[in-house]
Amino acid sequence: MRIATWNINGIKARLPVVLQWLEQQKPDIVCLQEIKSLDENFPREEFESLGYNVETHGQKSWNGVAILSKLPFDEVHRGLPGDDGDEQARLIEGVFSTDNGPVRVCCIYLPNGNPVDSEKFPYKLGWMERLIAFVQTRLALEEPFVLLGDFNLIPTGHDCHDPEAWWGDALFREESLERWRTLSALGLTDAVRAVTDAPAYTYWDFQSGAWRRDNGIRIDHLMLSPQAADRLQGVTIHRDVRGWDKPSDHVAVEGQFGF
DNA sequence: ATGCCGGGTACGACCCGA
Repeated sequence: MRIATWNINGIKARLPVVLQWLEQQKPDIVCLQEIKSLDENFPREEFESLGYNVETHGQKSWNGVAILSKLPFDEVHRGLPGDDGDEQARLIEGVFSTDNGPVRVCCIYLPNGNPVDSEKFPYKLGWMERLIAFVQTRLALEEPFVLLGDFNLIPTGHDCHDPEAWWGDALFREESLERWRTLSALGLTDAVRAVTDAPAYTYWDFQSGAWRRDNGIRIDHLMLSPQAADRLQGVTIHRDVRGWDKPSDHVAVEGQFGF
């Protein structure tokens, strides 16, 4: 089974590119972030016609997440628990049945957190703490669990072209990294780093020729429970799509699994 | 550091992203 994550930066603007990629790659499950669409405005029929079941957790103008799956959804959960006042749509989870048992897939759009002297940074840190508590409940199920999406987090200096330029940013500073390490230490495996030590950028800014200069960062991640990590067969970063017409600033990251 | 690009809303700028 092939499971991918992709921050598409707006479904309305990105629909042709997403459809072209799906027709070319035919992944089994795709987690989308930044759909920037209300549920009722999401073009679900376009994906259903390609054989995908569609579940969204949308929001007007910003954020919004979705899961496309060739397998039917056994369960769907929307929103990150722990703050009833949080109205930002940043998490959707599906459970699927395979020949090898259930697989739980959780799609997240972790807050950016910049600027760090605004309320956005404590919101990011609080969101990460709620995510840690949520993941603990999922790991207790002891089943294949894939937590994937745009984490807005650069794990190490090796995960960006210019670490000096990024240090201190909400994506690459101690408070964020401390929570990332806590999350990892719960027992999650970083799928990309399980298969390669090479730079593996997933985002290039639209500005300043970042793509042309390969001035990228690795912030889109697949984090695996032990039961999912045991089944990991490979990872593909779909870099070439960044060079297509009207691309997102992120590219898809895909894991191949033996379930 | 800021806002060079690009998408959102909505139709004129301004908010947001990473």
